[in-house]
Parts: sequence; C-alpha cells; structure tokens
Amino acid sequence: MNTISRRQREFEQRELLFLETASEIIRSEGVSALTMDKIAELTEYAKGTVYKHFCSKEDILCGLCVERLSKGIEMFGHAIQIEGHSRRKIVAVGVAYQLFTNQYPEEFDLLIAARTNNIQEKASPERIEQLENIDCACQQVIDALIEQAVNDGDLTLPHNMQTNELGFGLWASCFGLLALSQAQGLVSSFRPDNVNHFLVSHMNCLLDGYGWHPLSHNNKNDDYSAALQHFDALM
Amino acid sequence: MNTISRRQREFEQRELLFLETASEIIRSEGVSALTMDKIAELTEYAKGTVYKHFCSKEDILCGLCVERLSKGIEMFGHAIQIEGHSRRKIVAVGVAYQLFTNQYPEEFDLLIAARTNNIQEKASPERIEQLENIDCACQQVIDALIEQAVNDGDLTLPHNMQTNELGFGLWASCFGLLALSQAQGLVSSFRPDNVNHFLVSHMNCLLDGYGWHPLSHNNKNDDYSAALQHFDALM
DNA sequence: TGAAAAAGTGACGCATCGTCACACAATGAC
DNA sequence: GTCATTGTGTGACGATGCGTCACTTTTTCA
Repeated sequence: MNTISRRQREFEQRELLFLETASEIIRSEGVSALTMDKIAELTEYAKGTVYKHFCSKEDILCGLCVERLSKGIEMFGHAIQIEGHSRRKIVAVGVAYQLFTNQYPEEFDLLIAARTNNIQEKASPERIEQLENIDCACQQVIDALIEQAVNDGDLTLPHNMQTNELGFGLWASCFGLLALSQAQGLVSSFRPDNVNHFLVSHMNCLLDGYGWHPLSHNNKNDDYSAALQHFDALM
Repeated sequence: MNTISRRQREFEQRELLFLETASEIIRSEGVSALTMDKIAELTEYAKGTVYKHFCSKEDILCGLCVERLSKGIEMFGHAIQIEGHSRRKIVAVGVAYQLFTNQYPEEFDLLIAARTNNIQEKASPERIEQLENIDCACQQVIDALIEQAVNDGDLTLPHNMQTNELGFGLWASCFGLLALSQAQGLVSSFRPDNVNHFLVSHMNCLLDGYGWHPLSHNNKNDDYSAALQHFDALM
C-alpha cells in the first residue's frame, strides 16, 4: 500500500525530528534540561505523541546514541578506505573515532553514560538491541582490519590473543583516551592539549607493542597529519 | 574544645552512614532506586538532616566516588610496594585498579558517570574539588612510578611524550578496558571472559610499545599470577 | 538556669514523569 | 456521500521525588 509506506516514512521522519530536537536542547542547555514537555513544546506535538515513539526519556537518549553511532560507522567506513597498509588504516579509524567525539561531544557523553546501567534500565529492549547491533558493527570494522593485517603479514597475533581480543583492547584503549580527554565536565588532573596528536602517539605505541608493522621507528614520515587532512576533506 | 571535636566526629560518622546506606540501596536495587526519602527512612533521620550533609542526590553520588576512590588509593599504595623492578610495579597498579573495579562495581559505574557533566552540574563545588584532588593523587602514583622507571634506566620517554602524558595514556587505557569490560549493563559485542588476564596482557603490549624494560619477551615468567597472589593476601 | 546556637524535622511547593480516556482525522467498504 | 474502523494526536491527571524552610528539640556554656 502506498499510504502505509507514506505513513511509515512520516513516522520515521518525526522520530528523527524528536531526536534532533532533543540533541539541540542538550547542546544548548545540558542533559539535565532535557524534558519530555520541552521536546513536545518545541516540536509542537503533544507529550503523548512523543511517548508513541519513545517509552521514556532514557529511550530518547539511547535513540540519539544509535543515530549518532550510525554516523560514526560511516566515518569509520571512510577511514578504512584510506590508501596504504593496514597500520595506516587502523590509525585512520582511531582518528575518525576522535573526530566523531569531536563532532558530537554531547552524544559521546551520552554513549559513556549508556555503558552505565541506569540508562539501560529504562530504555526499551528494541532500542538496546539497536545499540548492541551498531556497537557490534563498529567492532567488526576493527576485527576485519586486524584479520587483513594478519593476512598481509603485517601482524602476528600476540601470544594468547584472539582477533576480537586484540580488537577489543584497541577499541577500549581509544575509548578510554577519548572519554577522559574530551568528555565534557570531566575531572582529571591532566588533559592533553592536543587530543589529535596525543591519540595518534598513543596508538602508535600500542600498535608497536602489538608488533603491528610497519613499526613507528621505520615509519617516521607517515604521521598523523596525512590521515587528518584526508578526513578534513571529507567532512 | 573536646565537644567540638566530638561533634565533628559524629558529623563525619553520620556522613559515612548516609553514604554506606546509599551504597547498599544502589547495590541491591540500582541507582535509579536511590531516593533521598529512602536514605532518610533507612537511616532513621529526616530528609532535612540528609540535606545538611549533601546539597543534592548527585552530591551523594560524588561523595560515594570520593569515599571509594580513597580506598582505591590505598590499594595502589599496596601495589607499588610489590618487590621488583618498576615494570612489575606498574602492572601491579593496573591489577589493583582491576581489583578495585571488581570490589566496587556499582561505584565504578558511578565514577564513569561522574566523568559526564550532568552529575557534576548538581554536586557541590567542595565535593567536586575533593574528587579532583583524589583523582590527581591517583595520577601522581603513576607519574612517580614513571619517573622512577626513567631514573632506573628502565624507560626512555618516547619522542614528544612527557611523564604526565605517558601516565595519562596508561591510566586512560586501563580505564577504557575496565569500563568496557566490567561496567554493569554494558553494551558490547565482545567481553573478555577473564578480565584479569586480559588487562595484564594488554598492559604488557602497551608497556612494550612504550619501551618500558624489561620487555615481556625477556620476562616470560614474571606473569600476572604473582601480582594477583600478592593482593589476594592483602584483601 | 536560661539564652543562644546547633541539630533535627517533615509538610509543602514545585517540576517532571508516564498514562489514559477521549477527540479528531484518514481510509475504504457500501 | 456516508459511516464504521482504524490509526493518530491530545493534554489533564496522578504519582513520584526533589529540595526548602519555618518550626521544634537538644545541646552548650556563661
């Protein structure tokens, strides 16, 4: 039926409208200023209509995470297409991750909070599943790259480490660096003043530690700036 | 005055009582079940009395972070006293961090959430300062160890890296690994089944990447189990 | 002993959540 | 064109929980 698909389209469009409105409120007034009434008011719908889409406020927050992470996946997709060897690609993914957190700082904050149970307690199971799926997709980008590196002979998996373990470690390290570096309102005695360079330097140490060739002392000129320029052109 | 100090003592004791009660509620029913009324009821004080100590619910959460982190500092203190070279010590600190998150999983969740702005928006400035100080103290444990390693000749700082940058990277990596590995209710496609071993393997790669001697291939027998046994005896 | 200071109280006002019974609109069978 | 049906949209409402403040009780000390 034509009408049904139109309805469906309108429904999805409205869902996006609610999410974008929520995002704007968070950006301008902070998460604690986000209320269902405010979303309803700004979108000129009634609160009940918002609840037709989202079962709770936390559900909206998760929805926003899903929405933004799907942009993240896109960025990672660009990253792995950078020309060069596998190590260049993996660094590019890290840089893309950093750019992502830079572009959506508030949403990255939400993602951090979403790792914590009290948001998930209240979001709908469907939304949680979406978040899991998209998270999984991120991980798969990394894992595929690691497998490629192994096949290319650039990397021999360290003793007692599987592909997904190495991938998880890499991902988690970057997550930690970014979370502590640029999450808003953070508490920390030290923060790198250039997160870009810091992340890349640190990834290089880590990749050297994994034995992922070419090691950085053989590779001095293949620095961060090339990767970043590549992305700047894209965004 | 004797009475004043007694008052002071009682006040601090009550503050601890409120915090422990909050911790119990969180442990048994989750953060979202924590209400000021419930704390008041369980401790048999009035809500107003609770507010004499804490300016908001979030202030209590921060207070709990401070309280637990001070236990963490203690654990790190034990860790660096492990016998052996600087690399052994830094791994021990990592293991201690892991044990800490294991011992206080709910509070570690809170710590993650506290990196996010909406809690800090509502906590009192004094509490935030306490949290900053204790955070700083953690960092200093690491930094001191790095300096020791440099002095002992075990470590040459990588190009363009200061002590505190290296320390921050190390800390943030561990934070990321632990946050994604064992924060409650997390979303992730993969989780290591043995967080202990995983953290140590990963730290070893990272430390190798930093060039922190003795590198792990020279040091096969100095594995994780020794460090863990040391702590198990202490706790 | 009594005045002043400190500690403790809990009813209250307010914000915000999530619900639900109802109104309104679109669709399509006749 | 009309009417039943289905779906969409509404906003008043009850419930919950926060934080306050005027008041009571206790303690202190001159």
